[in-house]
Amino acid sequence: MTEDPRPAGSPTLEDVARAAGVSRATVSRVVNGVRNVDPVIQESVRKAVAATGYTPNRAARSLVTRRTDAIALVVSGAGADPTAEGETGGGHRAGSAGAAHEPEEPDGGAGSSFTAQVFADPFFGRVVTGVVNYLRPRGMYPVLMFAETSRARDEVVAYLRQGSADGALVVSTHADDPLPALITDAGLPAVLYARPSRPTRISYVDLAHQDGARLAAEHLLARGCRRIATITGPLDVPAGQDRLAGFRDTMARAGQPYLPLAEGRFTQESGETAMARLLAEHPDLDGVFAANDLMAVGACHVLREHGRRVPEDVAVVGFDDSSAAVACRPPLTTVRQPVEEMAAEMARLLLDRLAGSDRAVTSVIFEPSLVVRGSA
Amino acid sequence: MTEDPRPAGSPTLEDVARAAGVSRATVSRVVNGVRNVDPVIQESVRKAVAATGYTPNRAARSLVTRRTDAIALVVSGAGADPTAEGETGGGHRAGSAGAAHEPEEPDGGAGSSFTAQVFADPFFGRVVTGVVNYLRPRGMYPVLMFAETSRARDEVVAYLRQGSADGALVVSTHADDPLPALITDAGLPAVLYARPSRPTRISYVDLAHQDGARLAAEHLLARGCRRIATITGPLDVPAGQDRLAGFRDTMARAGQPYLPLAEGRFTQESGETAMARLLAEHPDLDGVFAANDLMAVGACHVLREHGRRVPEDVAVVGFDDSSAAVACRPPLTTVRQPVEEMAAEMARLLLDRLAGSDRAVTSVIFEPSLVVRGSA
DNA sequence: TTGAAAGCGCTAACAT
DNA sequence: ATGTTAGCGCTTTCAA
Repeated sequence: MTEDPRPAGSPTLEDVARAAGVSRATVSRVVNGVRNVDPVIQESVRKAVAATGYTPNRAARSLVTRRTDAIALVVSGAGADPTAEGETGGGHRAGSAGAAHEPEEPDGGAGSSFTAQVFADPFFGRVVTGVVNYLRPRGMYPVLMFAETSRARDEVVAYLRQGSADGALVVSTHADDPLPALITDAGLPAVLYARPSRPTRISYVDLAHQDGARLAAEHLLARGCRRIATITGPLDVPAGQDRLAGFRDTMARAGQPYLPLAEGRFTQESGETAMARLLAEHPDLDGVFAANDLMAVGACHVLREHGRRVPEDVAVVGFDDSSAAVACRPPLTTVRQPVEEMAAEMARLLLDRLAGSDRAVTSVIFEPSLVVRGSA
Repeated sequence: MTEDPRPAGSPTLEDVARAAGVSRATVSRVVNGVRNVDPVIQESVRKAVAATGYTPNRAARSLVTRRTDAIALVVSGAGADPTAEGETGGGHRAGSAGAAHEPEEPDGGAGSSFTAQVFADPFFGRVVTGVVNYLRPRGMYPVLMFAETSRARDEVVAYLRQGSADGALVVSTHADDPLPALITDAGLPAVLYARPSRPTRISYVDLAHQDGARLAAEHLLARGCRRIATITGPLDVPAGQDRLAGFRDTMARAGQPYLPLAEGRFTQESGETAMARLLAEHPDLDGVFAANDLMAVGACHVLREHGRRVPEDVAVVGFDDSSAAVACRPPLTTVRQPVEEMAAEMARLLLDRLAGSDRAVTSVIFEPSLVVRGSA
């Protein structure tokens, strides 16, 4: 009985060290790629690692390094439907028939309207894609969280404070979302998708929405449309406001100061309702700009039901260039928002910040582009 | 200089203990809700916790409990497009023009076709929703991972072995996915969405696909359709096979042994292609069963383009009851797959297993139901 | 270049 | 019912 032959759980540094005949410290150095280790020893350690099937224990490592290599991806306020907000007073809600919303949901099920709605918009899938694509090569993975109630927000902050993740990527399309402030007040690193409505000392990526709307307006105008209307996004959201402002501005400059509009909520259904109203009030319109693709799709449906051909009778331009744009018949001419690239940049900003190389607050604004397809 | 006045980082158990005038152990008990603590002391500890702003450190806790309270949600093989598979030989790939796929992608961007495709199908959003809804009330959050290459699979296994997550929820729609076996071989807890194609000692949830297809067939038949065709899913995937088998079987029993079919890949585009072919070969068909909603939507588009009215000339039934079904014009009659409920059940099975109460391999099969809307 | 040793913050025996 | 103590597995000074 010289030494215990079989370690209990999975192999530890200690086991590898013993197998390689070196100290724990040396194994640690090799595993972490620290220089100043004799190549010969390096090799034997590597062999021992392979032989023992060693995997570093994350908790132990985190405990000392104070890093988890995990980051939280928080969806805070639905892009598709900002009505899923609980108690936190604040933003005016543009008239909309949001489903009743109770924070406490029974298990599983189609329960929470918020989480369900979130992925109904192709937008979030694209954000996830961009984030994952950036993180994955770096051995990191996002923890998915939702923060639509104040309770959920507290949980997100607690989660970060516990050191369960090193920082947060926050997609917050709701106007008066208190989460960004909560996070920064707690001194936690975070980066936002979209400019915060209240100025906050926090980095973010965003799109030049106004430029995008201008592109749409110019295209419709160049096409010869003269009776143009717009379906706006929710006007309590910066993206909704900016897209309208940019569109209206360009139209005004082009000599059409009066712009019929109907407010939507970035959902297909709201686009249908808005289009129906617009059509009832302005049966002669020949062009529509919808502030996102989902609403544009809804508009196309309604137009066809009312006997209008797209684009012959009415030209339709969307916004986002989401999967809905190509799925539509005719495929949508739309303003491209490079969501995946923006999401990746958001991740990059956070990682830079975590690496300490960049403590400054930065914002990166992306330029939209027009994608011409069949609808206009 | 009686005692150091200001602890360095965030407060620890020690700090709280000092503030409350008790030992670390007692604070730990209060924090973890262990009974046998004097209510009076409990109260003073709680006060001290609040006063210090204490948050338990997850890494330290994990190190001793050997649990992380994190679970991995792994997407392994795209439901929408199983072609995004790298090197792992095995499954026959039904003829399809998959994009070239290189595991190593440049940063961010629309890069990885796999991750991008995954969320193009509303299915995955529903899985996430169901999982999150179950986990959240339990203070847990899913870590999102993709495993479409053997390298990515190894990373998933390594991640779990490191103890970064307590177990995995695997959504694997690709036929010969080696991941389930890799995970169980490593002795790691996991639960699958959909039966593994190779029998594996692993719990899973699934749908009675054949019953669903039967529902679709019966509805079409009852409607009076007599020249019925089907757009199948990829036939190297159990769900694709089973839906076809169930449909064909019911049709045969009803006296229609010959069933025109075209294989799709669960994407809208493949549904369009399939429908066009079916229509060319059988211009007189009056009913179509598509093995998922996305393909049904594509079929509707093509039918309309060919001058067929839905449902008057051709009735269309989809499968899944995804958001695409209600977004479609006319809205799709479809077979409902309760994805959210199934995903929640999957999470429940995993948590039960982790709690040790249930070490047995279980499978839970859900029953589909018919949702009648406008298309059939 | 390598090893020894301290300690990250917590939980869980064990002792009281 | 509460306190004492021993680690969990790792990184990282500090010495050698």
